[in-house]
Amino acid sequence: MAVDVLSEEGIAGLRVEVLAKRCGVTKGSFYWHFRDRQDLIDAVLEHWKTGRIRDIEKMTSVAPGNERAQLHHAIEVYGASRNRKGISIELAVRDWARHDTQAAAIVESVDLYRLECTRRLFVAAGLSDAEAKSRSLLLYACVFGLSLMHYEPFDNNLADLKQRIAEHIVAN
Amino acid sequence: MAVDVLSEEGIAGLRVEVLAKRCGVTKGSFYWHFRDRQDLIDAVLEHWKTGRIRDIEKMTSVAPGNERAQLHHAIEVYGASRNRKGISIELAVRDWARHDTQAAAIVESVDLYRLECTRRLFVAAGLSDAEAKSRSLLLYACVFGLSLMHYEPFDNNLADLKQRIAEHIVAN
DNA sequence: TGGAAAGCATACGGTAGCGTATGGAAAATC
DNA sequence: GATTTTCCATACGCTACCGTATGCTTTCCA
Repeated sequence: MAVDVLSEEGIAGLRVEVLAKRCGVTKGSFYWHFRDRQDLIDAVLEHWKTGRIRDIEKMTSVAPGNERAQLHHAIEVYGASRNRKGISIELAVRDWARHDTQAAAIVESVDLYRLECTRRLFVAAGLSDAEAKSRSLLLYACVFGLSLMHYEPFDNNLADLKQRIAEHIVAN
Repeated sequence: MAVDVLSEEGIAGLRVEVLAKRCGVTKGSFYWHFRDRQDLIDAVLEHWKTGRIRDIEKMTSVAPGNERAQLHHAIEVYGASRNRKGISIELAVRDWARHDTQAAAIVESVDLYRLECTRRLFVAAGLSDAEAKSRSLLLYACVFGLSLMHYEPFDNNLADLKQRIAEHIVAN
Protein backbone atom coordinates (compact mmCIF):
# COMPACT_ATOMS: atom_id res chain seq x y z
CA MET A 1 0.00 0.00 0.00
CA ALA A 2 2.72 2.43 1.00
CA VAL A 3 4.65 1.17 -1.99
CA ASP A 4 1.73 2.04 -4.26
CA VAL A 5 1.83 5.63 -3.08
CA LEU A 6 5.58 5.66 -3.53
CA SER A 7 5.29 4.55 -7.12
CA GLU A 8 2.64 7.12 -7.88
CA GLU A 9 3.89 10.15 -6.01
CA GLY A 10 7.48 9.43 -5.12
CA ILE A 11 8.90 9.64 -1.65
CA ALA A 12 7.66 13.18 -1.23
CA GLY A 13 4.08 11.97 -1.59
CA LEU A 14 4.48 9.45 1.19
CA ARG A 15 2.68 11.50 3.82
CA VAL A 16 1.47 10.06 7.08
CA GLU A 17 -2.03 11.50 6.96
CA VAL A 18 -2.48 10.79 3.27
CA LEU A 19 -1.41 7.20 3.66
CA ALA A 20 -3.63 6.72 6.71
CA LYS A 21 -6.67 8.06 4.89
CA ARG A 22 -5.90 5.79 1.96
CA CYS A 23 -5.86 2.84 4.33
CA GLY A 24 -9.16 3.92 5.82
CA VAL A 25 -7.73 4.68 9.22
CA THR A 26 -6.55 7.75 11.08
CA LYS A 27 -3.17 8.97 12.23
CA GLY A 28 -3.71 7.42 15.63
CA SER A 29 -3.56 4.01 14.03
CA PHE A 30 -0.54 4.88 11.95
CA TYR A 31 1.50 6.00 14.92
CA TRP A 32 0.66 2.77 16.67
CA HIS A 33 2.31 0.73 13.90
CA PHE A 34 5.18 3.10 13.15
CA ARG A 35 7.24 5.24 15.45
CA ASP A 36 7.19 8.14 12.98
CA ARG A 37 7.36 8.85 9.27
CA GLN A 38 11.02 7.91 9.06
CA ASP A 39 10.18 4.51 10.51
CA LEU A 40 7.70 3.92 7.69
CA ILE A 41 10.25 5.02 5.16
CA ASP A 42 12.84 2.65 6.55
CA ALA A 43 10.36 -0.19 6.31
CA VAL A 44 9.53 0.68 2.70
CA LEU A 45 13.21 0.76 1.78
CA GLU A 46 13.93 -2.56 3.44
CA HIS A 47 10.90 -4.13 1.79
CA TRP A 48 12.04 -2.86 -1.58
CA LYS A 49 15.55 -4.18 -1.12
CA THR A 50 14.56 -7.71 -0.15
CA GLY A 51 12.03 -7.85 -2.97
CA ARG A 52 14.62 -6.79 -5.52
CA ILE A 53 17.22 -9.26 -4.29
CA ARG A 54 14.71 -12.08 -4.54
CA ASP A 55 13.69 -11.07 -8.05
CA ILE A 56 17.23 -10.91 -9.29
CA GLU A 57 18.08 -14.31 -7.90
CA LYS A 58 15.09 -15.77 -9.64
CA MET A 59 15.84 -14.01 -12.89
CA THR A 60 19.51 -14.93 -13.12
CA SER A 61 19.37 -18.56 -12.09
CA VAL A 62 19.26 -20.36 -15.39
CA ALA A 63 20.19 -23.64 -16.98
CA PRO A 64 23.61 -23.59 -18.72
CA GLY A 65 23.30 -22.62 -22.35
CA ASN A 66 20.31 -20.36 -21.80
CA GLU A 67 22.25 -17.36 -20.52
CA ARG A 68 21.75 -15.17 -23.55
CA ALA A 69 18.03 -15.85 -23.67
CA GLN A 70 17.81 -14.98 -20.00
CA LEU A 71 19.67 -11.73 -20.55
CA HIS A 72 17.22 -10.81 -23.27
CA HIS A 73 14.40 -11.69 -20.96
CA ALA A 74 15.78 -9.42 -18.25
CA ILE A 75 16.00 -6.50 -20.65
CA GLU A 76 12.52 -7.17 -21.88
CA VAL A 77 11.07 -7.32 -18.38
CA TYR A 78 12.60 -4.04 -17.25
CA GLY A 79 11.52 -2.28 -20.38
CA ALA A 80 8.06 -3.77 -20.57
CA SER A 81 5.08 -1.53 -20.25
CA ARG A 82 3.34 -4.13 -18.11
CA ASN A 83 5.98 -3.56 -15.47
CA ARG A 84 5.14 0.13 -15.17
CA LYS A 85 4.70 0.04 -11.45
CA GLY A 86 7.98 -1.71 -10.81
CA ILE A 87 9.82 0.79 -12.98
CA SER A 88 8.05 3.63 -11.28
CA ILE A 89 9.13 2.44 -7.84
CA GLU A 90 12.64 1.91 -9.11
CA LEU A 91 12.84 5.50 -10.31
CA ALA A 92 11.23 6.89 -7.18
CA VAL A 93 13.74 5.10 -4.98
CA ARG A 94 16.64 6.26 -7.10
CA ASP A 95 15.52 9.85 -7.07
CA TRP A 96 15.12 9.58 -3.36
CA ALA A 97 18.65 8.20 -3.07
CA ARG A 98 19.97 11.40 -4.55
CA HIS A 99 19.17 13.27 -1.36
CA ASP A 100 19.24 10.52 1.23
CA THR A 101 22.43 8.66 2.03
CA GLN A 102 20.54 5.78 3.60
CA ALA A 103 18.49 5.23 0.46
CA ALA A 104 21.65 5.61 -1.58
CA ALA A 105 23.29 2.81 0.39
CA ILE A 106 20.33 0.51 -0.24
CA VAL A 107 20.34 1.32 -3.94
CA GLU A 108 24.05 0.65 -4.10
CA SER A 109 23.71 -2.74 -2.47
CA VAL A 110 20.92 -3.68 -4.88
CA ASP A 111 22.84 -2.39 -7.88
CA LEU A 112 25.99 -4.27 -6.95
CA TYR A 113 24.05 -7.47 -6.48
CA ARG A 114 22.31 -7.07 -9.82
CA LEU A 115 25.53 -6.20 -11.60
CA GLU A 116 27.27 -9.21 -10.18
CA CYS A 117 24.47 -11.63 -11.10
CA THR A 118 24.30 -10.33 -14.64
CA ARG A 119 28.05 -10.29 -14.96
CA ARG A 120 28.06 -14.02 -14.22
CA LEU A 121 25.55 -14.58 -16.98
CA PHE A 122 27.78 -12.79 -19.46
CA VAL A 123 30.76 -14.79 -18.33
CA ALA A 124 28.78 -18.00 -18.67
CA ALA A 125 27.81 -16.83 -22.14
CA GLY A 126 31.45 -16.73 -23.09
CA LEU A 127 32.57 -13.16 -22.61
CA SER A 128 35.83 -12.15 -20.97
CA ASP A 129 35.75 -10.95 -17.37
CA ALA A 130 36.38 -7.35 -18.31
CA GLU A 131 33.86 -7.40 -21.12
CA ALA A 132 31.27 -9.10 -18.91
CA LYS A 133 31.59 -6.34 -16.35
CA SER A 134 31.13 -3.55 -18.82
CA ARG A 135 28.21 -5.30 -20.51
CA SER A 136 26.52 -5.88 -17.20
CA LEU A 137 26.77 -2.21 -16.32
CA LEU A 138 25.68 -1.23 -19.81
CA LEU A 139 22.64 -3.45 -19.55
CA TYR A 140 21.29 -1.89 -16.39
CA ALA A 141 22.26 1.64 -17.35
CA CYS A 142 20.37 1.17 -20.59
CA VAL A 143 17.16 -0.24 -19.13
CA PHE A 144 17.01 2.42 -16.43
CA GLY A 145 17.98 5.13 -18.85
CA LEU A 146 15.28 4.10 -21.31
CA SER A 147 12.67 4.25 -18.58
CA LEU A 148 13.83 7.77 -17.89
CA MET A 149 13.49 9.09 -21.42
CA HIS A 150 10.54 10.24 -23.52
CA TYR A 151 11.19 9.09 -27.04
CA GLU A 152 7.89 7.68 -28.26
CA PRO A 153 7.80 9.65 -31.55
CA PHE A 154 11.44 8.92 -32.34
CA ASP A 155 10.52 5.83 -34.30
CA ASN A 156 7.25 4.34 -35.41
CA ASN A 157 8.45 0.87 -34.56
CA LEU A 158 9.80 1.08 -31.06
CA ALA A 159 9.68 -2.67 -30.58
CA ASP A 160 12.22 -3.24 -33.34
CA LEU A 161 14.30 -0.37 -32.07
CA LYS A 162 14.46 -1.86 -28.59
CA GLN A 163 15.16 -5.26 -30.05
CA ARG A 164 18.21 -3.98 -31.91
CA ILE A 165 19.46 -2.33 -28.75
CA ALA A 166 19.02 -5.53 -26.78
CA GLU A 167 20.91 -7.46 -29.45
CA HIS A 168 23.74 -5.00 -29.31
CA ILE A 169 24.00 -5.29 -25.54
CA VAL A 170 23.87 -9.08 -25.44
CA ALA A 171 25.81 -9.76 -28.66
CA ASN A 172 29.27 -11.24 -28.73
CA MET B 1 19.71 30.62 -8.83
CA ALA B 2 16.40 28.81 -9.00
CA VAL B 3 18.17 26.23 -11.11
CA ASP B 4 20.73 25.73 -8.36
CA VAL B 5 18.02 24.87 -5.89
CA LEU B 6 16.45 22.57 -8.44
CA SER B 7 19.67 20.65 -8.88
CA GLU B 8 20.18 20.32 -5.14
CA GLU B 9 16.69 19.60 -3.93
CA GLY B 10 14.66 18.70 -6.98
CA ILE B 11 11.43 20.32 -7.94
CA ALA B 12 9.92 19.63 -4.54
CA GLY B 13 12.57 21.79 -2.94
CA LEU B 14 11.75 24.74 -5.14
CA ARG B 15 9.74 26.61 -2.53
CA VAL B 16 8.82 30.25 -2.89
CA GLU B 17 9.90 31.35 0.55
CA VAL B 18 13.07 29.28 0.55
CA LEU B 19 14.11 30.65 -2.81
CA ALA B 20 13.34 34.20 -1.75
CA LYS B 21 15.41 33.88 1.40
CA ARG B 22 18.24 32.44 -0.64
CA CYS B 23 18.11 35.47 -2.90
CA GLY B 24 18.15 37.76 0.09
CA VAL B 25 14.68 39.12 -0.55
CA THR B 26 11.21 38.42 0.76
CA LYS B 27 8.11 36.89 -0.72
CA GLY B 28 6.81 40.32 -1.62
CA SER B 29 9.61 40.65 -4.13
CA PHE B 30 9.10 37.16 -5.48
CA TYR B 31 5.44 37.69 -6.18
CA TRP B 32 6.23 40.84 -8.03
CA HIS B 33 8.44 38.98 -10.50
CA PHE B 34 6.34 35.82 -10.73
CA ARG B 35 2.62 35.39 -10.71
CA ASP B 36 2.87 32.33 -8.51
CA ARG B 37 5.01 29.27 -7.94
CA GLN B 38 3.83 27.64 -11.15
CA ASP B 39 5.00 30.67 -13.07
CA LEU B 40 8.49 30.24 -11.67
CA ILE B 41 8.42 26.58 -12.53
CA ASP B 42 7.40 27.32 -16.09
CA ALA B 43 10.27 29.75 -16.41
CA VAL B 44 12.75 27.22 -15.05
CA LEU B 45 11.52 24.60 -17.51
CA GLU B 46 11.74 26.93 -20.46
CA HIS B 47 15.21 28.06 -19.43
CA TRP B 48 16.32 24.46 -19.16
CA LYS B 49 14.95 23.58 -22.55
CA THR B 50 16.60 26.40 -24.45
CA GLY B 51 19.89 25.77 -22.67
CA ARG B 52 19.84 22.09 -23.59
CA ILE B 53 18.98 22.74 -27.22
CA ARG B 54 21.86 25.18 -27.49
CA ASP B 55 24.29 22.72 -25.89
CA ILE B 56 23.30 19.90 -28.18
CA GLU B 57 23.70 22.00 -31.27
CA LYS B 58 27.15 22.99 -30.16
CA MET B 59 28.12 19.46 -29.27
CA THR B 60 26.96 17.80 -32.47
CA SER B 61 28.20 20.26 -35.03
CA VAL B 62 31.48 18.78 -36.11
CA ALA B 63 33.83 18.62 -39.05
CA PRO B 64 33.33 15.57 -41.29
CA GLY B 65 35.49 12.68 -40.17
CA ASN B 66 35.41 13.62 -36.52
CA GLU B 67 32.00 12.15 -35.76
CA ARG B 68 33.20 9.23 -33.68
CA ALA B 69 35.47 11.40 -31.58
CA GLN B 70 32.60 13.76 -31.01
CA LEU B 71 30.34 10.91 -29.92
CA HIS B 72 32.96 9.81 -27.42
CA HIS B 73 33.21 13.35 -26.22
CA ALA B 74 29.46 13.56 -25.68
CA ILE B 75 29.48 10.38 -23.62
CA GLU B 76 32.40 11.62 -21.61
CA VAL B 77 30.78 14.97 -20.88
CA TYR B 78 27.53 13.50 -19.65
CA GLY B 79 29.28 10.98 -17.49
CA ALA B 80 31.93 13.30 -16.15
CA SER B 81 32.01 14.06 -12.49
CA ARG B 82 32.77 17.69 -13.24
CA ASN B 83 29.34 17.97 -14.79
CA ARG B 84 27.61 16.92 -11.57
CA LYS B 85 25.31 19.89 -11.50
CA GLY B 86 24.15 19.45 -15.06
CA ILE B 87 23.42 15.77 -14.44
CA SER B 88 21.64 16.64 -11.25
CA ILE B 89 19.35 19.07 -13.02
CA GLU B 90 18.76 16.57 -15.77
CA LEU B 91 17.61 13.96 -13.27
CA ALA B 92 15.51 16.43 -11.30
CA VAL B 93 13.68 17.52 -14.43
CA ARG B 94 13.10 13.93 -15.51
CA ASP B 95 11.78 12.90 -12.15
CA TRP B 96 9.54 15.89 -12.25
CA ALA B 97 8.30 14.88 -15.68
CA ARG B 98 7.00 11.65 -14.23
CA HIS B 99 4.21 13.54 -12.48
CA ASP B 100 3.83 16.60 -14.65
CA THR B 101 2.66 16.35 -18.24
CA GLN B 102 4.01 19.79 -19.07
CA ALA B 103 7.48 18.86 -17.91
CA ALA B 104 7.13 15.56 -19.73
CA ALA B 105 6.42 17.41 -22.96
CA ILE B 106 9.53 19.55 -22.53
CA VAL B 107 11.66 16.52 -21.79
CA GLU B 108 10.29 14.78 -24.83
CA SER B 109 11.10 17.68 -27.11
CA VAL B 110 14.64 17.84 -25.75
CA ASP B 111 15.10 14.09 -26.01
CA LEU B 112 13.88 13.97 -29.59
CA TYR B 113 16.20 16.78 -30.56
CA ARG B 114 19.17 15.11 -28.91
CA LEU B 115 18.34 11.75 -30.43
CA GLU B 116 18.07 13.24 -33.87
CA CYS B 117 21.37 15.14 -33.62
CA THR B 118 23.23 12.11 -32.39
CA ARG B 119 21.57 9.88 -34.95
CA ARG B 120 22.99 12.10 -37.68
CA LEU B 121 26.46 11.70 -36.21
CA PHE B 122 26.13 7.93 -36.35
CA VAL B 123 24.91 8.09 -39.91
CA ALA B 124 27.82 10.35 -40.83
CA ALA B 125 30.10 7.83 -39.13
CA GLY B 126 28.90 5.19 -41.55
CA LEU B 127 26.12 3.32 -39.77
CA SER B 128 22.86 2.33 -41.41
CA ASP B 129 19.78 4.40 -40.67
CA ALA B 130 18.22 1.76 -38.47
CA GLU B 131 21.44 1.10 -36.61
CA ALA B 132 22.09 4.80 -36.13
CA LYS B 133 18.72 5.22 -34.50
CA SER B 134 19.18 2.41 -32.05
CA ARG B 135 22.72 3.53 -31.20
CA SER B 136 21.56 7.06 -30.60
CA LEU B 137 18.91 5.88 -28.19
CA LEU B 138 21.35 3.50 -26.56
CA LEU B 139 23.84 6.29 -26.05
CA TYR B 140 21.49 8.56 -24.15
CA ALA B 141 19.83 5.75 -22.25
CA CYS B 142 23.24 4.64 -21.12
CA VAL B 143 24.57 7.99 -19.97
CA PHE B 144 21.39 8.81 -18.09
CA GLY B 145 21.15 5.32 -16.69
CA LEU B 146 24.71 5.44 -15.43
CA SER B 147 24.06 8.69 -13.65
CA LEU B 148 21.15 6.98 -11.95
CA MET B 149 23.09 4.04 -10.59
CA HIS B 150 25.38 3.55 -7.63
CA TYR B 151 28.10 1.20 -8.73
CA GLU B 152 31.34 2.68 -7.40
CA PRO B 153 32.62 -0.52 -5.74
CA PHE B 154 31.75 -2.67 -8.76
CA ASP B 155 35.20 -2.18 -10.25
CA ASN B 156 38.36 -0.56 -9.00
CA ASN B 157 38.99 0.98 -12.37
CA LEU B 158 35.78 2.70 -13.33
CA ALA B 159 37.48 4.81 -15.97
CA ASP B 160 38.43 1.75 -17.99
CA LEU B 161 35.01 0.27 -17.44
CA LYS B 162 33.32 3.35 -18.80
CA GLN B 163 35.77 3.49 -21.66
CA ARG B 164 34.87 -0.02 -22.75
CA ILE B 165 31.19 0.85 -22.59
CA ALA B 166 31.73 3.94 -24.69
CA GLU B 167 33.67 1.91 -27.25
CA HIS B 168 30.86 -0.58 -27.44
CA ILE B 169 28.28 2.11 -28.04
CA VAL B 170 30.25 3.98 -30.68
CA ALA B 171 31.90 0.98 -32.34
CA ASN B 172 30.99 -0.20 -35.80
C1' DT C 1 -15.13 -12.57 34.36
C1' DG C 2 -12.38 -8.85 35.35
C1' DG C 3 -8.54 -6.72 34.27
C1' DA C 4 -4.39 -5.94 30.95
C1' DA C 5 -2.94 -5.13 26.44
C1' DA C 6 -3.74 -4.23 21.52
C1' DG C 7 -5.65 -1.41 18.12
C1' DC C 8 -7.68 2.64 16.74
C1' DA C 9 -10.15 7.52 16.98
C1' DT C 10 -10.39 12.35 18.40
C1' DA C 11 -8.40 16.44 19.50
C1' DC C 12 -4.56 19.51 20.06
C1' DG C 13 -0.34 22.37 19.30
C1' DG C 14 3.25 23.42 16.14
C1' DT C 15 5.73 24.35 11.57
C1' DA C 16 6.29 25.27 6.64
C1' DG C 17 4.68 26.95 2.92
C1' DC C 18 1.18 29.50 -0.51
C1' DG C 19 -0.90 33.53 -1.90
C1' DT C 20 -2.91 38.41 -0.85
C1' DA C 21 -3.15 43.06 0.94
C1' DT C 22 -1.07 47.06 1.76
C1' DG C 23 2.37 50.50 2.36
C1' DG C 24 6.83 52.56 1.59
C1' DA C 25 10.97 53.87 -0.95
C1' DA C 26 13.41 54.63 -5.22
C1' DA C 27 13.60 55.67 -9.90
C1' DA C 28 11.83 57.12 -14.09
C1' DT C 29 8.90 60.41 -16.55
C1' DC C 30 6.57 64.52 -17.59
C1' DG D 1 9.52 69.03 -8.56
C1' DA D 2 5.25 66.41 -8.65
C1' DT D 3 3.57 62.07 -10.12
C1' DT D 4 3.54 57.71 -11.86
C1' DT D 5 5.78 53.28 -12.10
C1' DT D 6 8.91 49.98 -10.32
C1' DC D 7 10.44 47.23 -6.83
C1' DC D 8 10.40 45.35 -2.37
C1' DA D 9 8.99 44.60 2.89
C1' DT D 10 5.63 43.57 6.45
C1' DA D 11 1.73 41.42 7.97
C1' DC D 12 -2.08 38.40 7.50
C1' DG D 13 -5.15 34.23 6.69
C1' DC D 14 -5.21 29.63 5.04
C1' DT D 15 -3.90 24.72 4.27
C1' DA D 16 -1.28 20.52 4.74
C1' DC D 17 1.31 18.19 7.35
C1' DC D 18 3.93 16.19 11.73
C1' DG D 19 3.87 14.33 16.17
C1' DT D 20 1.60 13.82 20.98
C1' DA D 21 -1.97 13.15 24.41
C1' DT D 22 -5.78 10.93 25.77
C1' DG D 23 -9.65 8.02 25.77
C1' DC D 24 -12.62 4.37 23.81
C1' DT D 25 -13.36 -0.34 22.24
C1' DT D 26 -12.12 -5.09 21.44
C1' DT D 27 -9.42 -9.11 22.38
C1' DC D 28 -6.74 -11.94 25.09
C1' DC D 29 -5.93 -14.44 29.15
C1' DA D 30 -5.29 -15.92 34.04
